[in-house]
Amino acid sequence: MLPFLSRADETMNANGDGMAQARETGTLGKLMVLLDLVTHADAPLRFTDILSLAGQPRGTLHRQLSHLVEEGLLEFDGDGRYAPGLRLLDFAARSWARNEFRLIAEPHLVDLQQATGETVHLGVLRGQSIIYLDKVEGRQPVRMYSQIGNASPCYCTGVGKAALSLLPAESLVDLLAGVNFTRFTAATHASPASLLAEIREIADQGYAFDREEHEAGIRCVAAPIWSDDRTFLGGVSITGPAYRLSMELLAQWVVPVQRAAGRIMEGMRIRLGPRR
Amino acid sequence: MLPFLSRADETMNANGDGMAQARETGTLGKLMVLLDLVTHADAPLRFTDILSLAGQPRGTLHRQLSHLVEEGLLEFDGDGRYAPGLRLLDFAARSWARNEFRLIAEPHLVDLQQATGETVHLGVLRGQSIIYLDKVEGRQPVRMYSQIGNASPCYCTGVGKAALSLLPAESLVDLLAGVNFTRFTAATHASPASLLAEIREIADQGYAFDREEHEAGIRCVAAPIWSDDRTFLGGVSITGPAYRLSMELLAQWVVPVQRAAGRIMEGMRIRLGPRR
DNA sequence: AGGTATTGTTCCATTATTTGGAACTGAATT
DNA sequence: AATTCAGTTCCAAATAATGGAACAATACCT
Repeated sequence: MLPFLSRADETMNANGDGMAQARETGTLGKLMVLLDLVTHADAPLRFTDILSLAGQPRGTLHRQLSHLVEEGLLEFDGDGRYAPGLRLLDFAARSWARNEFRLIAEPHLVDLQQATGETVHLGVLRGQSIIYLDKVEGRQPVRMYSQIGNASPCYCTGVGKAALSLLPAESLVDLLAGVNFTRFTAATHASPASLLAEIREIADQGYAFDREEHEAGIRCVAAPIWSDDRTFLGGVSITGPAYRLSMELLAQWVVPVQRAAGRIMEGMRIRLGPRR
Repeated sequence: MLPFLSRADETMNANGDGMAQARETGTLGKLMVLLDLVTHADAPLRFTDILSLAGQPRGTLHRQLSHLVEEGLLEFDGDGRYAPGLRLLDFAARSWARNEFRLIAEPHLVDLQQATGETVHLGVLRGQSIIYLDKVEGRQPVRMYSQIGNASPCYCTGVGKAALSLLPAESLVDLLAGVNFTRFTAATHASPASLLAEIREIADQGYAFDREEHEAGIRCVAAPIWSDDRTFLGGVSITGPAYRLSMELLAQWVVPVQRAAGRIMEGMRIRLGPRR
């Protein structure tokens, strides 16, 4: 069913990554670490906060931050606090608007939403996270940024586990080695071992459930999506509240979700040409 | 009415900018130019395309692109084409979700939307562009990224002209010197001169119209917003189709828009403390 | 107030990274 | 098989980043 699982894969990027590992991108890498620090903080940071977090000499840090501010990647308010810069929004808006995968997938997401009445997500695996590329919601107007673009853990989301099921065994182990398993709910996998067992099952079946593993009261079904050149691995999912989505109902949606995933992959092949 | 117009302003960032001007941010600046190039392109670019656009030696460009790809700011597909990276989405999602200004403004935007039934925008001036920070739409679920985060010209949007009316005369002239006036419609200002005249008027009145200057058939009313420390200048607007929004109707909405702007500014002062 | 600790900024010789020309590989085209 | 074009690698020279220390400004305490 998922032939890629067995085949050794040379296009997968080589480094196991580990995330905290020193990057090999020189100046840029150092600056990105800072940008990460500031964007991941709960509130704007003062110079000293960053100083202690980044462990850089004062002079160095000061210049680095100045450069980031000058480029609009950070903003520096009158109180001497650093916040993420608005230029990032412009970059992201363009990145999103033109994303081929998303454009191809969109109609199929809408179909799936209408067939089920529940919220549909599209996500891809990047590093150890799932980045949500799109979301089609049923009822109320959507505050989209709150979800789209957000990076979620791969080990406790439907899309995440579906994506992981596409990885060759070795890459999977490497990737999980770098993950630290935060326990969001009682159902969250707490170790690679139990996760690996489920992933194998998912690989056989071709679909994944999230049984309230990320957020209590929220369930989903997801089906994997991959590109021929394996540039990305990801998935589509249907998500909703547990009181409305019984496991039986979710089981009925396996086929529609898989069909949507299949159509999206077909769309990619047509759009991108056969040779990839 | 808008006292800031007359007062000399030392907090305004000093360089007239001019945009094409060589940046002073060393390595980062050069990389950002590349990132701009790729994200602003209509389609993914091949190495050679970028080579001709960037005017860098091949070896140099190749390494720079590799670094950007390694950091997830660009993606490199199997066909050797460079596209904006998805990591930008994650940065932006965080940047947006935590943005204080937006959080403070949001309820007032919703109020305004409900009072008028039309689409409400919140935008800030960054460089020569208006970046839309939020949008509250009436009817259909919103494809938000298509608007939020987008950078629009300041000289032909309601929010843009409202923001410009807050600038001291000198800064305004400097800023406009770097703008090239694209004529989007018959009503678009074609030169700084005619724009300046309108801006003066807007500064006196405290509100701005967009009379189908950016997009044919689309009108808006906007009111200016500023922070005490002038870290940002921006505005709120009500936008809609010309057939529904007569100039008379827009005139009736001047007061509600101004009131919303006033409440947002008040919210900022309370939240941020009096001393800024 | 006066003194002290804390925070933020600037400077510059040393160190590390980036640069860019040229040489190399591989694929597509004639 | 020969030729062009696209992409990648290499390394001495040029450039930018580093980090310690001195300086400035502000908050904190007594």
